Amino acid sequence: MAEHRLLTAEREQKILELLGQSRVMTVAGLSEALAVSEATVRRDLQSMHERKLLQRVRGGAAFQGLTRQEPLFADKEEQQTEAKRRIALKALELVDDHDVVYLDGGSTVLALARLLEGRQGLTVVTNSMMAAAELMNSRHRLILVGGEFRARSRTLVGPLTAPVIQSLNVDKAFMGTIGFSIPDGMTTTDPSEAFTKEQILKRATQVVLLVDSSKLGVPSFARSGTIGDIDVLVTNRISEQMLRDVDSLGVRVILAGE
Amino acid sequence: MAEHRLLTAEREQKILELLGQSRVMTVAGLSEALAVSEATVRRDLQSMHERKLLQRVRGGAAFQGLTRQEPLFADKEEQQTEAKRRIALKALELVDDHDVVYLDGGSTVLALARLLEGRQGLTVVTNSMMAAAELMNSRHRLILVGGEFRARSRTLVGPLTAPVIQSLNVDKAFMGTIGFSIPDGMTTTDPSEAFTKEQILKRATQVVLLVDSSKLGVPSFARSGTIGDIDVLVTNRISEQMLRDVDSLGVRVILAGE
DNA sequence: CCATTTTTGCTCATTGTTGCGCGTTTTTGC
DNA sequence: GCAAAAACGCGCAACAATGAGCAAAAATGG
Repeated sequence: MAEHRLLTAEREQKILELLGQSRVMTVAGLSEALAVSEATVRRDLQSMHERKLLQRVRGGAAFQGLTRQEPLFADKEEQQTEAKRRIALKALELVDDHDVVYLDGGSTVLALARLLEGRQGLTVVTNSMMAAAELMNSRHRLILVGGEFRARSRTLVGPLTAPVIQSLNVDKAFMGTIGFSIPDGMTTTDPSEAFTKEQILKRATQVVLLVDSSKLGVPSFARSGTIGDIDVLVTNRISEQMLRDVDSLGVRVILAGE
Repeated sequence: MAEHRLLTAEREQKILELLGQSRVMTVAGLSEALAVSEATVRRDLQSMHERKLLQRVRGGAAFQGLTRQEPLFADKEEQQTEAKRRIALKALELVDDHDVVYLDGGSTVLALARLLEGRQGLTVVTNSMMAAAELMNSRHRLILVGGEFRARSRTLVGPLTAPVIQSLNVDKAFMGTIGFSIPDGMTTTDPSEAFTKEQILKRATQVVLLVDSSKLGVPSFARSGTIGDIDVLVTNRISEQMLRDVDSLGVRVILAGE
């Protein structure tokens, strides 16, 4: 690894990482850790705060989750939150201002929803109640697909979702999944859920799949789309073998790092 | 890791932590634990008390009881809550187990949603995000109409709601409204909202309008249904004149009392 | 290679924070 | 009740953090 000065994006990544560990960092501490002046750190923090990636406090910065409470649906089973967050951050780079995006269910996609404050004028279509709750107070245009509420995933699923989805076109669809493997593609536990996912795959110009490494290679019950439906795969870790396989199928892979 | 002076946010976090353990802390104790002057502790406690994070008591601070979590779908301050609750209770009597009901937006209907735990095996269709949030944890079947999210009323409205509503039949529709008067019928502020209301009126076997007396006789902007669409009117108070008028139009009136 | 733009680090005026002194208010002990 | 003690709040000075402006350095694009 060449000893090069860190790029802005790298610095930001590092800041989030440090914050994830310590919950809070001083400007002085970051300045030292990143080997840049405090002025630069302040500019970074300012910019990242505006994009809601962290909380600015006098003297330093605090992790988003520290003061902000996530009560209603506190997923205690939340594992790999840091990995999910990094995946979401990479996915955020794919979103441009004024895009029409679709957000699927799942905690990784939800992490992305929380970051969308960093963009402007989006139209967000979703079947995820949690993502909707997150975006209710944003300035983005929010559209929910109708349908039956599935408690387990807190999403709207089933045949009733079809008419709304079919009357819309979205630029980018950010999908989650329960399992992902080469032979089966995307799989999930519930056929109604799978049905809705397939609907949206047909209506999206670009399909981005967000999965942490624990889902890779693990098939589930109901097929919800083939690998051919996917344009971009964002994950935190992937085996050489799988990387070659999906690459040969024309899927662009983005690594979010460990 | 560099020893740094505690940031304000860190101090506050620590204070809450200590309070969680000991239920109560003295200013002197906090001053020592945090290594800051008592003056600073007092300022911190003052600030946190104003934000309802703890209870200020002379000499120190006490743990703030349950009020901690502010729900994701925060309720705005409600007026006439008692009247609304009584109206909702009367409306609940119209609901039988295993009914298919529609819940409209508005706080009175929301009050009814909260009471639906008292029934079994309902299928609840709604365009209200607040009602949906309320029923997410219930055992009832929950169906949301799709559509565009309108922040003001926290409901889903507009043309996208039509296909879902049109493919359903409901036994009883519980509607709210902004204004109600004899010449204009039901009126509301937003045409998209009115559109969705009209859709559901066509698909409901029985239409129940829930209004507190402050809405009676007060017309608003967009017509969302005529008096002829209504089967039952539940309110807390009504003038003799209006009672005669709606009665002559075949509307059954239920009084919830003052 | 040079011109242009962007990023960075420095200085400095401004603003926010902290601790202390002191007068006032509340509580405590009798 | 009443006086002493404790707690409090206010103003002030010292200090820390900040943002703006500017020049140097680095990246970018002919």
